[in-house]
Amino acid sequence: MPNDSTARERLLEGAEALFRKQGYAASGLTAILEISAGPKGSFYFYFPGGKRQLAGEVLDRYGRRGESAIRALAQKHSGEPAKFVRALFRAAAKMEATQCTKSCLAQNFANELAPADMEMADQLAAIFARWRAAIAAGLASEKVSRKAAEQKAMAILAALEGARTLARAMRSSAPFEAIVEAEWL
Amino acid sequence: MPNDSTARERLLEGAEALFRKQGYAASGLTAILEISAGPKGSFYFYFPGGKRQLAGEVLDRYGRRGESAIRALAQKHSGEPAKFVRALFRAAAKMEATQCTKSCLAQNFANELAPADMEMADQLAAIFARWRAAIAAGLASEKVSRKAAEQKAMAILAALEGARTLARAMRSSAPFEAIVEAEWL
Amino acid sequence: MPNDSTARERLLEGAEALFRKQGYAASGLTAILEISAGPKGSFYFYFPGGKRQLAGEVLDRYGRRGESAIRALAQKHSGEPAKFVRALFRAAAKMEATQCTKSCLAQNFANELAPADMEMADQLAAIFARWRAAIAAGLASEKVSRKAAEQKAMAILAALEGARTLARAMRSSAPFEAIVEAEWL
Amino acid sequence: MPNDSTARERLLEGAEALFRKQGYAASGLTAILEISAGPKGSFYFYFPGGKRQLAGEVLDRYGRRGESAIRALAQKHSGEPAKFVRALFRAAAKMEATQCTKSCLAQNFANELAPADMEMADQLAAIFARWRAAIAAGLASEKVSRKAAEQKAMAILAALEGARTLARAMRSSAPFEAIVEAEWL
DNA sequence: ACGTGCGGGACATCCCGTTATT
DNA sequence: AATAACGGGATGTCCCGCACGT
Repeated sequence: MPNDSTARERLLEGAEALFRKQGYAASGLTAILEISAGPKGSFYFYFPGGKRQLAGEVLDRYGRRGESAIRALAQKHSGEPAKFVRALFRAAAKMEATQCTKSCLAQNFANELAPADMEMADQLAAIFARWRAAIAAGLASEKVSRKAAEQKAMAILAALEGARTLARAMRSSAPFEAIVEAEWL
Repeated sequence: MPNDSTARERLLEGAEALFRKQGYAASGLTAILEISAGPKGSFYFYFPGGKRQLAGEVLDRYGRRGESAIRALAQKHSGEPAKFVRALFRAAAKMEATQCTKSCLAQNFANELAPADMEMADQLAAIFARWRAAIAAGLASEKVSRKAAEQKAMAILAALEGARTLARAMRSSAPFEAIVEAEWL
Repeated sequence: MPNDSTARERLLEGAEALFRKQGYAASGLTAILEISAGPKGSFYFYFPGGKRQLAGEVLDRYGRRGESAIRALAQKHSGEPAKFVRALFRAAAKMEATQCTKSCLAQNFANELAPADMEMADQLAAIFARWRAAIAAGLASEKVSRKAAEQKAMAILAALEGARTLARAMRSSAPFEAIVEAEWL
Repeated sequence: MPNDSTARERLLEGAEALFRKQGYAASGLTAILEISAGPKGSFYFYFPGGKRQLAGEVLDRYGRRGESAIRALAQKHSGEPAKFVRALFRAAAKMEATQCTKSCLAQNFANELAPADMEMADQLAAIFARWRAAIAAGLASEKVSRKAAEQKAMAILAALEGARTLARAMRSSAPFEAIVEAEWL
């Protein structure tokens, strides 16, 4: 089970790339295997649950990666919430959105699968909750109550996700610049 | 006359419902025809461009409907930007996000089609630009410059779109409540 | 019944062009209507028997046109069989084969429809018989018996049809030049 | 090993039978799979290029088979061109044309696909060239120059192809008998 | 004679998941 | 752990034929 064989790894990476570019339904298994140079025959050895399981694991990694990235930023700008928020938005802007091949995986899955696939919905809710908590941690100070921080974190997360969508559609980083300028604290 | 035929209309409505529930790729043409009670044989009479054209027209209607809804709210709360913004968020919360069968069509298409389909990307950019402009119009007053209003409008739009995603994933209207409380002006 | 309305005429011409370019099955009714600028609604007024009837009438015209072309050549070179044969081949070479959009309609139909569609097979047999007779008429002289002329005519017709196929595949008029040089009499 | 699998072989044979009976466009993939008892799911495993690739391979085999058949006849009647030509025509008459389910595959493809599909046209041209060369080889002797042999070979090939068409339409072997009697040397 | 619209089936393609074999 | 092969269903597209109304 702690199987980190390269093939499996490549599959996860290839799948993430495709899911973020075109969504879940449009990313055929064959295409995933192809761009991963994945061993076709043993796909169901690694992922007996098929495409759906693969998606779940990809999302899990994605969620964790996101959370730790946020926490790293929070630590770096500890005690300076304003700087932290700016850094957060800038990071998102730089990383992904403008180059339109990468959208937010969680957003894609929320739109495509959430209502029909309860398990997926739960997983997504958990991920967003963790992200929000991580952001709230970066916002903490004596001035704001915990509850207020959580609420602000939620708003910030919403703005971030929305900016990603807008940036992808407009092929511009203007949305990120706009939310950087807003007053969040 | 040809464009107002009931069958065509039903097709557009059924397609919108499905696209918003499951996205573009996962919504098969057969399913669309079924829920629309659409005449199968004449689908390509109404939409010679196939599914892609259908999506384009659905999006067009959706974009226009959204814009006029925003403008209506702006007019109703003319001169009271704060109230306008609150009304905007409340409307979005009530309308769509919580009942998880409806996500934002523009968001779906941005994630699924934008990078591969330039024309779609342009259409989406235009729609988001119009929405932003409509919001900016509701924000206008002597106190804020036009440019500032446009930037704020972009941030508000981003928060709104993001809140929709979060609400869908979390099956809760908490995201909307969070952005209502944020300071936007 | 003596309906020579332009629309009907255009339909026949457009259908012939398409049938000769791509064959029967590959030429959709929609395509035929399009290139004929044909009135879509009244197609089944002109041709109640549908595509199959259209094909029959197109073939009929084609057969008659071919026969009279042969007879005209025979008359022009009356008493000079060798010249007649050469003229026959040259005419075929010039008319159709090299420009690869036109193959012999009778050949197409023979290959696509003949065994399955008895009526079509009969029609084709009749046309080829008339062509052969027309060629035989051009070959007639005191030197050759009627029977011998008919046999030679058949061979000439075969060579002509075959040369058309070869010319189309090779995109060259070499096949016609080859049969011109052969000794036919 | 993969290319000799029985299923693949059966597919090729079934496809040839149908293509020769009804042509390319009229032969649906489902029909091909059915008469081949072909494994439906793995069709695109064997032929990733789809129906078009299948047609290409069928034609390739057909072309090669024809060539070696001609060469065998040439060898058998070596030094006796007249006998060779007669044998050639008799073989064609016996083999295929009369039983109207089989027309010449190359002819079918030349008529249906050649103008739209350049690659196919090239393949067809190559096959006819090889057949002509094989016939020319059977015609070789001290009496005729190489060039003359090639030209005669082309005329013979044309006659042969044409006779096939006529025989199919007339449901008779008369066309073959006619070209046997003609003077070819 | 003609435009518009419908009915339902067939098309080639490609899908995801499972075998048996190694 | 991977290959080759299979099963059968779903995809979007387009087909031909036939209604209506004018």
